[in-house]
Amino acid sequence: MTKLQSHGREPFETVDRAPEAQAEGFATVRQAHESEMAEDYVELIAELIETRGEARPVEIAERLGVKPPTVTKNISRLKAAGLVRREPYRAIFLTDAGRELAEACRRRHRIVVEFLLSLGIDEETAERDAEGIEHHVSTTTLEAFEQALKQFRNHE
Amino acid sequence: MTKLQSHGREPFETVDRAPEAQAEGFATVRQAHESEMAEDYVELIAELIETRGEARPVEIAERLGVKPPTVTKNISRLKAAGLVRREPYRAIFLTDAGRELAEACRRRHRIVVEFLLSLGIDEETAERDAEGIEHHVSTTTLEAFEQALKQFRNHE
DNA sequence: GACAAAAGTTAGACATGGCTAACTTATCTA
DNA sequence: TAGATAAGTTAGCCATGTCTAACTTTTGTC
Repeated sequence: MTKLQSHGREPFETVDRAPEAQAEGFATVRQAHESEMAEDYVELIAELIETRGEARPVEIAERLGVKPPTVTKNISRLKAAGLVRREPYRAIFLTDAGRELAEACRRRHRIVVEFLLSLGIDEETAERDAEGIEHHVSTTTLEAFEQALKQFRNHE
Repeated sequence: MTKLQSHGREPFETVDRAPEAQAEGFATVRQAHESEMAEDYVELIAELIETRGEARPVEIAERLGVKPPTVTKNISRLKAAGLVRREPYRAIFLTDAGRELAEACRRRHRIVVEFLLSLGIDEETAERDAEGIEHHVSTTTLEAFEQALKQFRNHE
């Protein structure tokens, strides 16, 4: 399980990556930021539909900690992106695409949270950090988290 | 090492957090986004000064994958924030505050990368994901990562 | 059913962090 | 040292995501 020393370099040594690789990394982060809003919203909408029966702007605003006009604007962006269905003044529904995205996000979110918990981190912190981390976890890393979780479960 | 079952709930169960707690979490993420630019820049500037002797906008632009005018604009923001010293058309220097921030960021970055590597993730992915993850890792989580790293090192 | 309260929208502002085009300054080299 | 090239800046544009103030629609209650 520990590849640490097998990379042929000391831990904590600064890696000198090719500038293009580094640039690509930052580009990836910027792209992630662009999809964060959509991901947070559909994830929350799915959660609200499940637990509350419907997703209402006022509730979304409260949960996200933003004001209602922000939600209105962002929901219409999601509508334009084909992720939600919606009539003015009515509740918000997910399209198939929205539901798929929501499912993927919720799965990823759960894995990140569980992984952090398995490190002994408290729930509040795990949830809070996961909110930020989840958008930057590649498939590779997510699989590694799942793998590590399995290990933890076996060894307890 | 595994607190997983001791939290008194099933793994992969959706947590129903208080709306305010959830909102606070999203607020934390938004705040992190605001400091990301500064952190990425000072981190990179420190790296360039160390490896290249000086930090030049053209190099920063190349490494971050942005255009030179973007760098100019952001550097003046950093200057306004007291993180860098700088004369027009000259190289960029860190202030004491900038150096401190850079050090903290680089340390955090290294820990995140090492931690991901210790999970068996390849270097390219580890670096790339760390770039995004590092800004959302609380002190608590960072400590947990360090702790886990120590464990891995002992057990290999 | 009318009216008050709650929910939602619209309009317009602002900061952030990208960009291109055009200009200025610095550096290199013949 | 002059001229070309590279580096850096300025101006002005755009999208994102937030806000407040004011308005409209819906809901709930008497």
